[in-house]
Amino acid sequence: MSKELEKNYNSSEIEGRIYEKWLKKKYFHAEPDKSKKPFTIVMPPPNITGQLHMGHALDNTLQDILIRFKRMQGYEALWVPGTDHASIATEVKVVEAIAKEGLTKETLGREKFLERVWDWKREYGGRIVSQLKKMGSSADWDRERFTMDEGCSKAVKEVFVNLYNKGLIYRGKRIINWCPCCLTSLSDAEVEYEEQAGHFWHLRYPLSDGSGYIEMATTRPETMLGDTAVAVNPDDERYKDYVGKTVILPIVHREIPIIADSYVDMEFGTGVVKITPAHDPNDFEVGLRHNLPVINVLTDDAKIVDDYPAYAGMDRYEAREAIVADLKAEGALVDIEDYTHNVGTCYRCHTTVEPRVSLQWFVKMEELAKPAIEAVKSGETKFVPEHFDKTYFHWLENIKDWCISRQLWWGHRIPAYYCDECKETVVTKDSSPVCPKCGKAMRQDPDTLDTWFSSALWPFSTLGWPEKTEDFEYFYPTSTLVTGYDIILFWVIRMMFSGIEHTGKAPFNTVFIHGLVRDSQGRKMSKSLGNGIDPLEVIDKYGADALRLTLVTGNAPGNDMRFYWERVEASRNFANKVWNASRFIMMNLDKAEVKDAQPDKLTDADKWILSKVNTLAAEVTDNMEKYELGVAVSKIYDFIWEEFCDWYIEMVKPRLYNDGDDTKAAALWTLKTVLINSLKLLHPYMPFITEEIFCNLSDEESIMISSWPVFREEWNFSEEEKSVETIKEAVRGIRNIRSGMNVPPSRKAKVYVVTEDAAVSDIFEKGKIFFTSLAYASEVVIQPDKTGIDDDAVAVMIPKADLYMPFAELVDVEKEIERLKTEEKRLEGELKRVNGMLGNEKFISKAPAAKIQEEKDKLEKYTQMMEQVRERLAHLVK
RNA sequence: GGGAUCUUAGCUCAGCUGGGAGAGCAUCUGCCUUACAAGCAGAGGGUCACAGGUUCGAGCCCUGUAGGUCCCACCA
Repeated sequence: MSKELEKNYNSSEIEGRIYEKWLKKKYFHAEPDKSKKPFTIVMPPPNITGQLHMGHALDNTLQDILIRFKRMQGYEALWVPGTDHASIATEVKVVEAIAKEGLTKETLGREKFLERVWDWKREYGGRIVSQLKKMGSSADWDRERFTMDEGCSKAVKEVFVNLYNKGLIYRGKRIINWCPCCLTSLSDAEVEYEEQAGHFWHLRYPLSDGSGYIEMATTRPETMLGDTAVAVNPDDERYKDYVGKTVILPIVHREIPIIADSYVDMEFGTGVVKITPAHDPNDFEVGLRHNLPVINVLTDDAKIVDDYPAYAGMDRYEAREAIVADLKAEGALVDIEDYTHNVGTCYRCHTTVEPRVSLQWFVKMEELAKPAIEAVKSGETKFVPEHFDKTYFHWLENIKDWCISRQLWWGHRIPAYYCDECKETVVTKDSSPVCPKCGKAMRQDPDTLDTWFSSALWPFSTLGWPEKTEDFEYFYPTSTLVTGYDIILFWVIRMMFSGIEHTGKAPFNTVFIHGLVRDSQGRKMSKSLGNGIDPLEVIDKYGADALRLTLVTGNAPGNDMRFYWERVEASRNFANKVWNASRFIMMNLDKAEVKDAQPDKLTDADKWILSKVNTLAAEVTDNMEKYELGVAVSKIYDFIWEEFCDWYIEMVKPRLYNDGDDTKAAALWTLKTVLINSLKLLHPYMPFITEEIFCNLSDEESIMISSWPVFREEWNFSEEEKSVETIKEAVRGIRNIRSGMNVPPSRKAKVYVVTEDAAVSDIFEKGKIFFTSLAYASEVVIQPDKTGIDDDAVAVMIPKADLYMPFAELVDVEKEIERLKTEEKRLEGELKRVNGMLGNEKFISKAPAAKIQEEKDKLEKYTQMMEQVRERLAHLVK
């Protein structure tokens, strides 16, 4: 029974309907099943503030391909989706929103503000999820999680308390990165360095004893208000006598010491550094070594503090100008030099961060980093591509303590409580503890945790940890983590050490890293440049399948790729090709009953294509297991388009159109079988179109729960493969000649096949029909010699046979000779190469036997073809 | 300063463990052949950045050079 399909594939008509069906049938849902092996991926949770961009599209396509592949292979495939509360990003958004109503966080108060954020989350948090569904993502939405839901929050508390009790979390006054715009501390990872044009202000501080000056340079003159020393290198002969003396700090007129510290580089500048422990991380360290006072000169929004009335309330840049002017007036300014240097900025708002001493919570990293390094060294977890492990090691080996407290309201509130009476601190999962010393109610720390603190627990918090749930036992550790290289530092490292620390196992077996999607000029897609391509627009125009195919084709793991609309168009064209091939097959299904197909009626062509699709399945599976998704899909693409459509379908047509052909059922069975197998291989990449066709073609309910094609010994037909390849070579040869001579397709020609080889003769005998249908032959005559063949015929030489076509009036003997000479030259080159190899004793003694045999076969083939060409030439050149 | 990575056809990129250079797009030539013009058939186009080395054999492995990109560090 045949079904009609539209002439062109229309993605928008079917994608929504199919996705609904999948959801309704619960195909995405996974449950622990002891009879199957688990395959688990946790989705990198997009921010609730986010809109789908190409990065998400790529990331989710890769994950969906892996999940669909494994699901079809019979694994219990679980893909856990969810979203991240994104503390800073979200808080900033909501602060902006309430500002439009004339409100601030402070006027609203903590509780009311948080209500507004939750409202915001309810309204917009689901947006990204519905966009991910448009991509065809087969995530288990029943298990959708949020980093601030009850379970995740419980895990966060558990982890914080555990680490605290082990002494791996501490609170202390340290110098941290402060964003004066977001008004919070940041971790080192959250600081992005930018090159900025600035100046070097050369200053001189007078010695207290009036014996002269000491000169130095700074990029930040305003910090001099907080200078508490001047440092030189202890080995610096120039300043030997200065150490121990004091200088008078200009403007402030405070007396500060000259100290010696090896931190100072003698080669750089004057070899003198002003030390401001409160506003520079290196100076802070120097300060600790020399017991220097820490004098803070900036408020939390980077204005000068009230202690300096002349500048109080000025912001740091305004104060810089005023202070430089005053230094100049005092004669302390020697010179101003242009200077470009790297400045740390906030990764969210790109405001220049201010190093600042403050009381924060930290995770002690050294001990946690070691087993995380070991897990990758031992192979418990491996990176794809492998070289990313170097970056990973480098970061972990140089890691500093992680500042985890944020002066924000949106996030997991730190489970530390203080007693205002007796100053006792308690860290507990209990939400309203009383002071163990004086029994008073305690005050919770107002700060929240770094967003990444909860994301670090994602692979296990989403599976029910800290409870020993069935899910956790079955699905953890997860199989593969798919993420961009830009996030290894933030996320992968932290999941690794957290997973190992809290569950005893590394959270994933493989970390599959991909690159960035850039614009057509290779620039990063960004909001500020306005060069971003909206994946939803691509889906609307070309379909999700086309987008997905584009994102995985022609790209090696870990490499960036450029986005071109032309490539999406090419993908869409492929979808259309698949669609039309399927349409053709369905249109012909009424010509015979597929179920009547007899194995003995399979022709060489049928066996050839079966054998091809069989090898394809094996290769594709292998590539996919090695995460070579781009290689795998291009093999599928080439097979479907070239072998199946351009060759096999064309070869099969005469049988379908011939009423008397008794191999028709076999042909239809082959068409259907090969198509179904191809669709299955293609399904992970192009889920919608493959499902739509599959359901029209098969009695099965859905391709996504059908079984993955495996290699079958009974479809391994190497002899038939060779036969068909011979036919193809002959057909190509004829087409080539005709095209070169501008013979119109309407002009058919008789084809003589001259061969002395019985097997070759047999191949052509069986393949006669293909010359009529594929090579414009009017008639095919097979004979052992050239009897009756016109001298003016054109010749094509293929191994073990010559093909002749009489084109008396078209043949230009000169051109024909030229063509044959070109062929002779080519063969000479080939023979030279082969003879060179075979004549090389070292090659014979060292190369593998199979390779040697291969070259010997070639030698025989080319020698024999050369004979044919020379004979023909001798005949023409009379 | 340290590290990673890239350099292959006009453009964008593949090329798995070393064994005769590939795709898509673009270009040129024929075709509306009853699945598809979003198509079919053919063609042109590459010292695989450069220089050495290992090997019977190198786009692939090693060393160095040049250029690009990215990450880390941050000498004030």
